[in-house]
Amino acid sequence: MPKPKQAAGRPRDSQVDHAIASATRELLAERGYAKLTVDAVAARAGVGKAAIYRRFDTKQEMIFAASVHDMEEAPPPDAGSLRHDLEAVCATIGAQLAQAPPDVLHGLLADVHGDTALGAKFTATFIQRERFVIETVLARAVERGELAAAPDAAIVHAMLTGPVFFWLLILTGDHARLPELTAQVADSVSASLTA
Amino acid sequence: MPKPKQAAGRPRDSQVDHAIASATRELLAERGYAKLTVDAVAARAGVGKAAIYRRFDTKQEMIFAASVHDMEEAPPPDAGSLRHDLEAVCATIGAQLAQAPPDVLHGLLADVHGDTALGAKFTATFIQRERFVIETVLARAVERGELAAAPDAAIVHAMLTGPVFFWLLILTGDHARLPELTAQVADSVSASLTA
DNA sequence: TAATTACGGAACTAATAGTTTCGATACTGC
DNA sequence: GCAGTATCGAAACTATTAGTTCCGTAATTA
Repeated sequence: MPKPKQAAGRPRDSQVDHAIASATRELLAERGYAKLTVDAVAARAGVGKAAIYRRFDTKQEMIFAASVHDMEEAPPPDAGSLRHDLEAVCATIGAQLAQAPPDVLHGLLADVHGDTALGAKFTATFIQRERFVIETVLARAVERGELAAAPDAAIVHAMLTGPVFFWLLILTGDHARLPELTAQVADSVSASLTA
Repeated sequence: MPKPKQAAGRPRDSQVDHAIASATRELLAERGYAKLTVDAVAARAGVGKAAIYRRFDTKQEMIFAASVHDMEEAPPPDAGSLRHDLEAVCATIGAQLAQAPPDVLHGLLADVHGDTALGAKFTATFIQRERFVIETVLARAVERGELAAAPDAAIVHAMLTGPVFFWLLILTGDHARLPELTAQVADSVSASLTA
């Protein structure tokens, strides 16, 4: 294990990290994704641009880091049945997606798919995290005897998350109707799997 | 009806329209969304930049027009049952989405959600077109007696299209498994609606 | 013929991502 | 304490690129 040895020279100021992330999130909310400039972030954070580029290679990585920052990991739910576990997973994802405005999410996704390094980080962070939750829920359903064998998690992932995603990002649908959607999706998918 | 009267002055050359659209699609495929520049499009098309900006207000509108260009409208399927109609709709959407690489679709979606005018055009073109197809399919299912009443088309839209969308754009899943996914989605949604 | 609009081409403007340099500051190791 | 190194905010700088303007020329209507 490499011990976290203090390198020579002045250490990074963690308040600067925080100021950059906060300024990024504020400006993203205030002015939208397309109008976010690095100079504006630096000015709002009261920080030099060099401090930003010492931490991030590109503007995109800065935004990614700032956006990812407050998305905490949700443990796999155990609501007693596949049906309710799926609904909980679906609702959690919906709630997380609903936090950010659509234009920010679209900008983020475009960045992620335009840069190999970011794409890998995105997959490792979000996709695998969600995948693990779904696999756990499915494995529990097998243990309970609700399912004979665990189905393909990737397919279930798409069927479960896709509708919420599409509702919020493409249809820009009403957030208030999200519970209605997640309930129907969970119904539909669990019925289909147990049939 | 406003007759298509020939305005005074030299008319637009439709070959120029075509050259711009072709060059845009070529460069999008060759170099990716993020590296597409207007100068490169003009050079490839053998056209002045003024000719491009005479037709489009922004680079984003140019790309949108070029991308939309070859997406033909698919009439609502009538395969004899709700189950098969839904699968046909799902498969058609999947085939259309699979034509473009994910980075182009993400770039396009980010543009669309960053510009009010483009957003309206996108909704009017794609969302309403898909919505109409789904509404038609659902209405036919009611006529057949498969459904007592037509369910909310927006919810069905999300449940049907979302998984395909998510599979291709977020999971960047294998195109070869698309039929497997669409079959299961159609199964699941039709069973859920007729239950 | 006169007016108008399009054409390719090239020069131009403005915004912005990213780099570099500055003098000052905060650490480690000797 | 002192040398070395990496940080800090600030500002100047470079390079790219979206979008504009102007040129001389060509195509169309009235």
